Amino acid sequence: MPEKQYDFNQIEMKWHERWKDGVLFQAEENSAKPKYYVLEMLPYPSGTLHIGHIRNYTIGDALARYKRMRGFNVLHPMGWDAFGLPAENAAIANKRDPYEWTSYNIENMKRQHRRMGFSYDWSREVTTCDPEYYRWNQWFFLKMLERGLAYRKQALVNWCAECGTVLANEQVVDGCCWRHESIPVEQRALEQWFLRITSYADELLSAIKELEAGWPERVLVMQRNWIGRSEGAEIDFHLEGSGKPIRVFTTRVDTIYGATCVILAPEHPLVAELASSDLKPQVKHMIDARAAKGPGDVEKAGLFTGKYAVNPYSGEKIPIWIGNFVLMGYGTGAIMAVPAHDERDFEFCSQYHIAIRPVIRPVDGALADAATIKDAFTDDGIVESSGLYSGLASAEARRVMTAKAVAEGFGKGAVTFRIKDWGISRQRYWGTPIPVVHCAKCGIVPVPEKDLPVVLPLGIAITGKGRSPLENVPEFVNVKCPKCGGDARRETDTMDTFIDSAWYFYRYCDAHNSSAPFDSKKIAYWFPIDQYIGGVEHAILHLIYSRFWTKMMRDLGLITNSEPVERMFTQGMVIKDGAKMSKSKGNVVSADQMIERFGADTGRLFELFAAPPEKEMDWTDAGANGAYKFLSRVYRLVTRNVGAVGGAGEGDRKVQRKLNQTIKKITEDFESRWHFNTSIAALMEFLNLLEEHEKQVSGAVMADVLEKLALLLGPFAPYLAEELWEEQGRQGPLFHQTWPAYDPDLAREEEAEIVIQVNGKVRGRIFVAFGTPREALEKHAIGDAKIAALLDGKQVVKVIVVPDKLVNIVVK
RNA sequence: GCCCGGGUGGCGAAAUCGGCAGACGCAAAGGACUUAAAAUCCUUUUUCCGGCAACGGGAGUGUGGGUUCAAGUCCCACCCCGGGCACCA
Repeated sequence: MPEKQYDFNQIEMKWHERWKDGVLFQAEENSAKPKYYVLEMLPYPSGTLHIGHIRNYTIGDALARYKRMRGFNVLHPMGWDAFGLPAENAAIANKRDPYEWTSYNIENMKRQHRRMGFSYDWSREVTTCDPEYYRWNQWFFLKMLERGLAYRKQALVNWCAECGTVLANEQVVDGCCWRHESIPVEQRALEQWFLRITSYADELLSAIKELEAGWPERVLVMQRNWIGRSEGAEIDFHLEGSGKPIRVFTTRVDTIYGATCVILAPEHPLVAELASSDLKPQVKHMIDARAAKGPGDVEKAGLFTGKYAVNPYSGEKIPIWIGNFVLMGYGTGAIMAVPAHDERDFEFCSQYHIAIRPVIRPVDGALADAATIKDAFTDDGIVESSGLYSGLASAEARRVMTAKAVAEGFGKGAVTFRIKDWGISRQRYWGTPIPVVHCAKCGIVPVPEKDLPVVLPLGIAITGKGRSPLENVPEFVNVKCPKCGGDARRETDTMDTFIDSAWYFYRYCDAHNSSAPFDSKKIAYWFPIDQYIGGVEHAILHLIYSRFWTKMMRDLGLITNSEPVERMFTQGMVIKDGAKMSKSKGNVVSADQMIERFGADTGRLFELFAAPPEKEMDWTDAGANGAYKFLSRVYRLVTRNVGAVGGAGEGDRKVQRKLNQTIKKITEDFESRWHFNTSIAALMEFLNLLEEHEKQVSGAVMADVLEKLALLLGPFAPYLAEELWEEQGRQGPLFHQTWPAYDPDLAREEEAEIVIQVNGKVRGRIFVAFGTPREALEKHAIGDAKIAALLDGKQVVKVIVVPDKLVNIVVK
C-alpha cells in the first residue's frame, strides 16, 4: 500500500475551516492561571501580509502557544492600527467611507492571518480608525487640555510637502519625512496643537533604569539620547549701555571667566534689535543657507553685531556675535563662547580671530598658554584666572558660582532637555478630529464630553496639499459655540495617528467598553505587557509615546502601572535586495506565494529556522524546500507508525534518550533565548534518529514518541501538529494540551565521551561511566594504546582532567 | 567624531559557563529507484599534504599581539560591515 503523502493544502484548509469561527485563545481575567500578555507591535490593515510581518507574528505566536501549553492564561490579541491605510489616496478616499474602507481592509487581513493559523483572540480586536476609538482619543485629549498637557501655540514646525502635513520631531529622519525618505522637511511657522511630553521628560529618563532588565540596550540608549537631559545654569549677560539681560544656557559655568564672546542664534529675538539694517539681510541669508544645506555639515559662519555684553562675574565687556551653529530651539538660543574649553567655540573663535583664554587646568597639569593653544580642553579640572573662584575644582566652582547667580538674581541652575513637546496636529483627513471649536468671542472651546465623538464627514474631496481637506466641508466646519451659542469654526486639524498606537494595547483588554476607554480592573490584571515584540524603528517614536501616554493615564487615576511594557524584544528586520522590507518601499515579498507553494506551516517553520529572531535577515526563499521536506517526512513517519505493532524494542533506549534531550533543548530555548532555529534543528536531529531506528522501536514507546513529537511541533507548525494529534486518535485541540516534560535521567547519555588531548590537540577519545573519578580518567587516558605511543620518550609535565569531558596531557 | 551590534565553509547558520570548530539545513557532485521526469532514498562536501583504502598529518573562526594546559569565546591594538547619535552649549 502506498504511503500517505503530506498534502498541506488539504490539511491546512481542513483546520482553517474548523478554526474559522472558534477562538483558540479565549483569555479571561481573574483566571487562577498565571497571566501572560504577549503582543506583536502594530499590525497594519492595508496591503497583504508580507514576509517581514510574518516574522514578527510567528515569533509572538510561537511564544504564545508555548506559554498556553505551559498553563499560562495568554492574552495574545489582534488589533488594527489606522495608519498605513491608503489614507491620502484621493481616489480611494473620495469614493469611500473611511470607516467602511477600514473594515473592508481588516476583513481581508484577518482572513490572511487566519489562513496563517495565527492564534489571536478575535473577540478582542480593536480598530483604531473607528468612531468608538476616536471617542476615547478625544476624551483623553480633553482631559489633557483641562490639565494643561495639551496646548496650542505658534511654532516653527516640520512640514512634509509630500504628505501635505506637519510632522512631530520624532517623525523626521535625517531631515526627511519618515515616510518619504528623500523629501527634505521644511520649517514653517504655524499654529499647532502640542502635548506636553516634556513635563514627563525627567521621569521618562529616570524610569529607563527599571527597564534595563527587560529591554534591549540599544533601544534604551536611543531613548536616553533622544530625551537628552543636561544639567547646567542659565546666566544673564547684560547688554552694554541698556543693561538688558541676554540669557545664556551653559553646562560649564565654571569656565565663564574664559568666555570671550556671546553668540546668538540667527533667529534669536534680540537679533532684530541689535543688528544694523545692513546686517539684517545677511542674517536672513544665514538662516536660508542653513535651511538649504539641510541637516548635514554646515560650515560655521558668524556675524559681528558691533555690540557688547558684560560678563556678570568678571564685569568684562565681550563682543556679541550671531552664529549659525547656535540653535534657537535648544536652551535659550544664546550661548557664551568659551573657546579654550569647548571644541565648537574653539573652531568658531579661531575662524574669526576672537580671543582664546584658558581658565581650566588639568588636575595634574598646567594651564594652557593662550598664544600656543591648539585644542580645547573640555574635561573638568581646576579653575584658574577666575578671580575668587581660582583654585576650585570644576564641580565645586559650578556649585558656588550658580549659588551666586541665584543670590544676586542674574541666573539660576537649569536643566535642559533635547526632547520637545509632541506636535500632534496633522492637516490630514484621516485621523481623529481634535475636539475643539474656535469661537470669536470665547476663544478655544472644548467640545463637551456628551457630544463626542466628533466624526469625520463622509464623501469629501481630498485636495491633497497645504491645508486640511476638512476646511472645505462647511457642514463640518460651521458649528455653534458650545459656550455662547454663537457662530464658531470647528478645528480642522486631526490627530497624529501615533496617538492611536500609544494606547491601543490597553483597549485590547476591554475592547467593547462603551462607557470608558477601559475598565481599570482589567488593566490591573493584564498590565504591564509581559512581552512586546516589534522592530527597532519605533524606539523613539511609538515606544516613547506609549510610555508617555501610560504615565499620563496613571496621573489621571485610570491605571496604576507606570510603564506599559516589561520586556521588549526587537526582532531583526527582513532585508530584501539590500533594503529593509516595508510597504512604503514596495519591495515586499508576499507570504501568499509561499503559502500557495508550500503551505503556511512550511512558511513559518522556514521563517523561524532561517536565523535567530533578533538578527537581520536577508530574504531568500531558497531553503524553504528543506522545511517542506522536513514536515513531509514527519507526516509520513507518524502516519505509517500510528497503531503499528512495532519492533522488538532494541532501539527504545536510544530513541527515548534523544526525545528527552530534544524536549529539554526546546524547552530551554523557549524559556531563555528564543533561538527557534536551534529548536527546529533539534527536532530535525530527532527525526533523523527516529527514522534510523524506526523498525527497532516497540509499539508502546513509538506511541509515546509520536504524541510528544506532535506536541513539540505545535508552536512551529500548528496545522500539521493538530492533524497528527487527530491522526493518533487523541482528543483535541492539541493547542490546549500540556507542554511535554522531560525526564533528566532518560535524557542523560549512558557513557561519557572523554576527549584525550596531548598538548591541547585531540589525539583520541574513550568512553567511560559518568562520574568516573579524576585519577581513573588520567590512568585510563595514559594507558590508551594510541596515547601511550605518542607519549613514548616524552616527559609528562602536567595532566589536566575535566571529569566527564576531557583529559589534556602536557608533555615536553 | 562618539555609542551600540556584528565579522565562522559556496550559502543560512551552530558551538548557551574558556574544553572535540562547522550541529541542523540549503546548494552542489556522484549513485539507487524510474522508459523518463518529479518525488524519495544513499554517499561525498572547511582546506592543504600523504595514501588504492581504512586512515594519518598540517592549517583554519577579519588582522596583529597577549593571558591560559586549552581561546570563535577572555584582554590589548587595529581593519572592515551594519545601525544609532552628531554643532544639544
